[in-house]
Amino acid sequence: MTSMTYRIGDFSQVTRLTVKTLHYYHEIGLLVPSAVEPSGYRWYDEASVARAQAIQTLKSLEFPLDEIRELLAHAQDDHDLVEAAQRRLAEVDRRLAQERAVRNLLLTLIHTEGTAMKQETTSAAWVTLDPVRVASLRYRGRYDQIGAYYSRLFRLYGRFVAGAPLALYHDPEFRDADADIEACLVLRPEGTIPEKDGAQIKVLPSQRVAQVVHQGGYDRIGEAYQRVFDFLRAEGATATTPSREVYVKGPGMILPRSTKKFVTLVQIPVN
Amino acid sequence: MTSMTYRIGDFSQVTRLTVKTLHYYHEIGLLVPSAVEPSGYRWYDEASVARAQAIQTLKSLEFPLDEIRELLAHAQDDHDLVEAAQRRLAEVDRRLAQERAVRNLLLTLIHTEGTAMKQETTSAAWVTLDPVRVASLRYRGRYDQIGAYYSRLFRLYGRFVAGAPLALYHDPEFRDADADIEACLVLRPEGTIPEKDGAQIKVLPSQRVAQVVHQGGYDRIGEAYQRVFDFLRAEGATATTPSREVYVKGPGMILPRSTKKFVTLVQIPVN
DNA sequence: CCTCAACCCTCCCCCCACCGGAGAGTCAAA
DNA sequence: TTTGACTCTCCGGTGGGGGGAGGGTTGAGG
Repeated sequence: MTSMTYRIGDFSQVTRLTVKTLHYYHEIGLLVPSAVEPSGYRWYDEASVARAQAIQTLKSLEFPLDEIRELLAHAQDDHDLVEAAQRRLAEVDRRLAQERAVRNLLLTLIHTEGTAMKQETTSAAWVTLDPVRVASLRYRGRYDQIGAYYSRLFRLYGRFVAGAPLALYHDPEFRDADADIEACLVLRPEGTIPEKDGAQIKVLPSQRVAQVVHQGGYDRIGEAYQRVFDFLRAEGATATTPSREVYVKGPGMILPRSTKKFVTLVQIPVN
Repeated sequence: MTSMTYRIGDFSQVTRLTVKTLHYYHEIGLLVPSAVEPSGYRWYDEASVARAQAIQTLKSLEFPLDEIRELLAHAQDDHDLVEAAQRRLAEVDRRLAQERAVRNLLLTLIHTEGTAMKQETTSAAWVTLDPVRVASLRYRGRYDQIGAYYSRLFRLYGRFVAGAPLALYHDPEFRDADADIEACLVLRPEGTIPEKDGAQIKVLPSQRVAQVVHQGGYDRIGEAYQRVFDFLRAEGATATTPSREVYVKGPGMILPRSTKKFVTLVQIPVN
């Protein structure tokens, strides 16, 4: 029956709790020394070691200290901790879901913005587009409804994004209402990505297009179309469908941005 | 060019930030009102709304406020946030791993202790055991090495536990060294559970056994064996193998417990 | 018995992101 | 002018300790 006692420094080494922490635990009555000398020196014994052990395990399970105190006061047996553990589990599950949501948002941001395209040309020119894999949602309606479709695509596939979002216009002429529009998110080419919630995954084929860069808000995109069709006529080429608009810089997820800084590519395919 | 301004209460409603929070953000220079009257009344404008929006998004990504301030001061574009987002992602991933570890520990505790057995008999008696599914590790050596095997089993299968751990002794007579011992964890019967890391999953068959309950430390388990063998002789039955020891109450994961409260079942099977 | 290093004590302020309340001032409508 | 709704500043508190100042205690060596 050896009854080992420790002064606070040694006890701190044994339990791997700092002296400051032990002072604090004493103050809040969580771990009271077995004896306190008139000088104020604290002494701890073997039972304190066992209690400290239990406290640390419970702390690693993220119980707050006052709950740990209650638990240790009323529980004789690990069995008595089950109810509390279940409450804690519910809490941890909530936090886990939260962290996962944060993680998804971060991944979406990183993948969306991590792949900036540099685009300096401002006059119309011939460009050969590489094939790209996209997730798309096609609808009939007006252009200004496209935001909702992008939101859906971002929620579903934001984490796989590998380029600026684009839209395909399948009508051979301009329509205000009842247009045939396809919202696309460019995805990274490798890995399998499942189709979900009505969205389609497909590869847009390589194509030769006439392209013009538009800077500024969407309300003046008409000028860009004028320039590119002028160019086509000068080159003697005939437009086909679908035409593309690539939203190189748009509203963004976080920082406010003036529409003056928006950059859009208008791409019209030929033969 | 309408320039809408809000007093703090309205701005609070628009941004869903409390007035207290807005005071605080003003104090730390994170979100400064567009104007402050001599009376001290704060006025916010549309730019403040956009900034508040960005702050909230960044806050939902768990950036600390002073980092948000730096970010907003130096970033023109979402693209400039990517590096910070990657740092944050690493942090979130660490926390996620941590939370998952906590969750596993909680599940193990719940499943281990959630299935307490009530066992009151103390004299030897006949008992028919139901079949049980177990995860087991069989080894040759000494009894006091069994703890390490249970640790491994708990790490692998703690979350599926549905009863007290038990040991099987395959030797027909007592051996000190080089004994043939099998450490078993009782698992819940439903669901498939994979074999991992050398452990075996199997079902112990139903069996008729002579059983005695032992209370106290393992150093006096010999008395229990004496009682049960006396009982067998009195009944005229012959022991076979393997015999079982069920550790109904042992050291536990968290709370310290005196060995006086340990409860072990000794079960000797007959043909 | 003295000295010295190591150890220990209490007391106070600090961290983060606010919340609550007291007591006083301000603004617009009735 | 009164009322009532807003708003202000200031102070103190949260949880789980950390950092450091300023001073007391202990035990071993000389």
